Amino acid sequence: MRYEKGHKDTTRQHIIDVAARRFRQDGVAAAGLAGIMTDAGLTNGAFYTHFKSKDDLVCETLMNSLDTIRERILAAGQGDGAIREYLSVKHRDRPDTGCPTPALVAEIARLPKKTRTAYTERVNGLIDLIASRFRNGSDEERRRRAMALYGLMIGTVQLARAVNDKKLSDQILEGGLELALAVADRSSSIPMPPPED
Amino acid sequence: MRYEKGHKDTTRQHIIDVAARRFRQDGVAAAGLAGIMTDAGLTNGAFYTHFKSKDDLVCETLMNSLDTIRERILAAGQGDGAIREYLSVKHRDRPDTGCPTPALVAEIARLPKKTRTAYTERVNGLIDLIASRFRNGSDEERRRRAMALYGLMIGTVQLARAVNDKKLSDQILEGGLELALAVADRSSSIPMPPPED
DNA sequence: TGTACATCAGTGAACGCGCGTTCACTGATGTAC
DNA sequence: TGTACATCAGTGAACGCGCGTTCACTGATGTAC
Repeated sequence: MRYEKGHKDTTRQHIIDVAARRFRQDGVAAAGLAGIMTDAGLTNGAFYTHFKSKDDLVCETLMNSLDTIRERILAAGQGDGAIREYLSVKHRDRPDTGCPTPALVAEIARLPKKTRTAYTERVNGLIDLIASRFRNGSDEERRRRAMALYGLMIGTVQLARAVNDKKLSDQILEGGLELALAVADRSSSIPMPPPED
Repeated sequence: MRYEKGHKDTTRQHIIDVAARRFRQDGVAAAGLAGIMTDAGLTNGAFYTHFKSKDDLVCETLMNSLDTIRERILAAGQGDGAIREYLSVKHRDRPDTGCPTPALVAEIARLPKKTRTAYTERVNGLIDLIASRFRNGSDEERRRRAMALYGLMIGTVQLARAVNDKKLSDQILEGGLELALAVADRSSSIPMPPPED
């Protein structure tokens, strides 16, 4: 073959990497295949050698990004490092390399069933991972806290990104971080109104 | 004139109402003007009698929706009614009539400066309104808590909408609601790690 | 009272453009004999 | 060793389509005289 072994896989992964950046930066609907392929250093037509459709690419790309986020949370270890990273100025200012959820969650809700199912599975995994970091409470209670924490983090990042005022944006990150750390703090008891376990 | 007085204003508001629903349902990028005008019972061309451009409509529409949300929070009164409404199954299942932030916040971050500035102003107002409902803490601390609460609520609603599993979606709403109520509870002291009040 | 003209919200066809997708083709390499 | 053919990642022009936007026109009413 005129390309070394594994070349096609490399190219495919390269397209996914480029697309992952563009989708998070511009949104799935606004990011065109032509632009992605040009960025990847290829022409239009080569796209369909690697993917069945744009929806197919979106799905692959999402899974890839979510796996990266999972790895980063794992790499951050047991402390509050992952939370501080998630609610950092850096993450706010680089949606293209960050968690796909704040950038794309509203669009994901409108995507085909297959993609939503795959997304749901990964998010469920993330929730489990976050829950496993909590020390207090039953499994169920910790999972509920993990959902609230993830919701808080994605909403905070989005709000900080949408707002046009640097000072306000920084304050939003700080406010979200304060609460997130309180939720995550294993030694403190977060007051949860229906105290069930 | 061949139309009664105020007819044009009525039509304009009707287009805004229809557009507000479509934008929240399908996203700004995916909702076309032709569809909106057809829904409004008019033809393509009439659009530019009322608005300068799609961006102009988006801005007007956003402001209109945010004003409605503010009124609903005011109408819900001092208790936790507004929070329960925001994190309800009803709000999750009807993005088209709900708060525009969960539906559009990622797109808002990519909109023209004028729109983002107007959005920022309204969100700032919402934060002040939420903060004014808290009893404990300094103005600044209450505003930070209000930002965290709004971030939590929008993130929770989005996650509940994106996920493809009804049971998980309900649990996400419950988890978010628990934490939101804890944050809002005026009598409890939410542990905020740097306790500056 | 009757006629000519101005007004203007709305019509509907058309504009150029970029979208996702298709497809005949290229050309460097590997394989067969 | 040399020639004929197969492979296949990538090329680049073209497809129909819906987008946001423009514009000459309509027609019901109000105004002028």
